[in-house]
Amino acid sequence: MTRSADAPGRRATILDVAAAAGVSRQTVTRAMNDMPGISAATRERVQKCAVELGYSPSRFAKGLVQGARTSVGLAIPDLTNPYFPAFASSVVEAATQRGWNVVVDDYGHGTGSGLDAVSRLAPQVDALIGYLGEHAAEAQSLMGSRPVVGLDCPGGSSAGSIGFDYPYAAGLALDHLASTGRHKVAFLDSDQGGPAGSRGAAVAAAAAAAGIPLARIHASPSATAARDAIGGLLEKEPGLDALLAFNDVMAAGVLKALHSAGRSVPGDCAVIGMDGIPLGELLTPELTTLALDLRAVGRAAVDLVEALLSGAVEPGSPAASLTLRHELIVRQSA
Amino acid sequence: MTRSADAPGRRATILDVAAAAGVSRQTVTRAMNDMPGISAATRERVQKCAVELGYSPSRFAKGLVQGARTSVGLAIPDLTNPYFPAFASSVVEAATQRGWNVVVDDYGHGTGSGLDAVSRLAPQVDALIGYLGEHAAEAQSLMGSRPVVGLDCPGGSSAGSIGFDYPYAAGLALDHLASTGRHKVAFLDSDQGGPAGSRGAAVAAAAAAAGIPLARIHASPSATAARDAIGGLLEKEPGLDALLAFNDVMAAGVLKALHSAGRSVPGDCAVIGMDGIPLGELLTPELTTLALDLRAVGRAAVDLVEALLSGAVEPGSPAASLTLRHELIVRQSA
DNA sequence: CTGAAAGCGCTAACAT
DNA sequence: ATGTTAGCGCTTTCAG
Repeated sequence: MTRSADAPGRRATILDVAAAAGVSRQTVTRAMNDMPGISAATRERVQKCAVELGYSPSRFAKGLVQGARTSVGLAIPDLTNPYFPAFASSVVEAATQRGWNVVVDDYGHGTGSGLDAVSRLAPQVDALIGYLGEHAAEAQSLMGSRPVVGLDCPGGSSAGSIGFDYPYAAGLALDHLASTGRHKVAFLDSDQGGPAGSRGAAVAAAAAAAGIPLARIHASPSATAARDAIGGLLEKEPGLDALLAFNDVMAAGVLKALHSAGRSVPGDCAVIGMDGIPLGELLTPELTTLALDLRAVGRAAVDLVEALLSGAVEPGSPAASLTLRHELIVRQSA
Repeated sequence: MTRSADAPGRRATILDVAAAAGVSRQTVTRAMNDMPGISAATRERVQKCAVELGYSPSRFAKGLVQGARTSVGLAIPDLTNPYFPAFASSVVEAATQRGWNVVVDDYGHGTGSGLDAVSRLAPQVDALIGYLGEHAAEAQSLMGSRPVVGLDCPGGSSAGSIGFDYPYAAGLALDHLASTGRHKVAFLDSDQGGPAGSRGAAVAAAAAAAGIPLARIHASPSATAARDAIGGLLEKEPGLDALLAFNDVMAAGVLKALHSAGRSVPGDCAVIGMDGIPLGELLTPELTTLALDLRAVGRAAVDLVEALLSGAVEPGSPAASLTLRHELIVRQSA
């Protein structure tokens, strides 16, 4: 029986090529992988047949027999907020250095939650890194015993987790504000994402500790939403002289709102962002921000995955739970 | 400690679980995949064994026997330039809608060229989308008969390609500049990437057609490099009243340079960027730019891959070569 | 230099 | 409800 190329939809296999070239399949393997022990003539003939049949080796069969590079999934809420690509970039870099590859899923598009991303990713990867929000535990169960490293997730319900020391960051910001004589500050929180309110709670606590009154408002985590939200706030809180934003993108919106309201920054009102993405330097005035060392975050996540994969770190153990700190980068806006 | 010490390094297979649970491997399959035809008791016992052994099914074996979602590689020079994540995001979105997944490789980190990315990606994917520069042909040969869609690559040397109509874009910009009375414009080109000079050549031609003298300078494609480059230019070319940048990120640097040189925008000097990334709206003044519909670009690339994969479009045929156009979005800077 | 066997780990089809 | 038999497409022995 001849398996011909006319079989609709069927992909050519190594046997098809072998038959077409009149050789055995091992010879095809040798030709395709530039292995020794084959005459130049045969090699060329086989390669030609392969091209004609549109043959390309199945990565599954190959992976099955050879073992393959480990691949890690990266679940991200929104590639459109510059923070996440910056983070993704550092994960990809660290993973590439190890010869791993990274499968990215951006679950922000549809109505999907991080869980959808995880279920798409799960069959494809050996480990998972992601901003999973409340769903870290479910994500871990979807992945079985393969390690999940959750970022900024409430409980340490995944094999590994990386958190941020918000009380510390908030302290940094409020101290700076207090020492520059600000009297009334507002925190513009995101109405979604993140461990519900941990940033806001930390800021509130720090404000209380510094004896500074704090107004809190919410908006979607985008520059335009932030801008719109601030518009209203400025009327209600005339005495406001400092604004802290949930992230740098929202801070950019705040800057715009202040500008169009005719308030000078930092003269009338100081603005501090959070994340430390490159965007901040391009704004006018340049954004003072609570910066994360993004490369360090990505590296930490990948290191943790590696340790978990190798068994060097026990899933759920204290060593699998890292806490990173922000640093206050003072530029022009505060 | 539940980690299997008995088989150092070897991953648990379905047979290990079967043996541990005292069942056949088929029963393990049923338990793991929540298939019918198994008693709740056995299922639970098997699942427990699986967890204890740290078993997780090999995605290769599974893929081999079941066929698997197609996966496309995405080769990108620099996730750090906001243009690329924006593009990546739209590719990921379009791919996810089809049930495909996307493996991202950012080859900008090390010294690597796009070719390194392709060779890492090649064994992992069924198709490739990427900014491949001059290397589209080599990339295609690395991928064999699996389709490669190159963006902004010189020759149509890959199965599919998506190009941009730079003469049209340049015309848009120069017309706008001419009609707003600009007399002397400069083009800040990137000293790398892109089909060598095609943007620059198009701008030069359009300037000539509009009868406007054009100065051309080069810098690395980053905001800071752009800023530094402009510093010198302003002294040499005092009469300059308009600046076109290779991309929006560089335009952001231009804005900063002009600001610190004390030149008002657009009063003293108009600035036009290129790409149309969201960043432009956050700058002060808001950036006028030659914008691409990023979602359309990603969608087009994925559509083309699909057509190529299904055979609906012949590799290298005219239908496999798309040309997209920019649109001039006039904001404040010009 | 080339070919014939023997699996890799899993699931679909049939048994039982 | 469970077990048995065949492969999926490829590379690794090992023979010729």
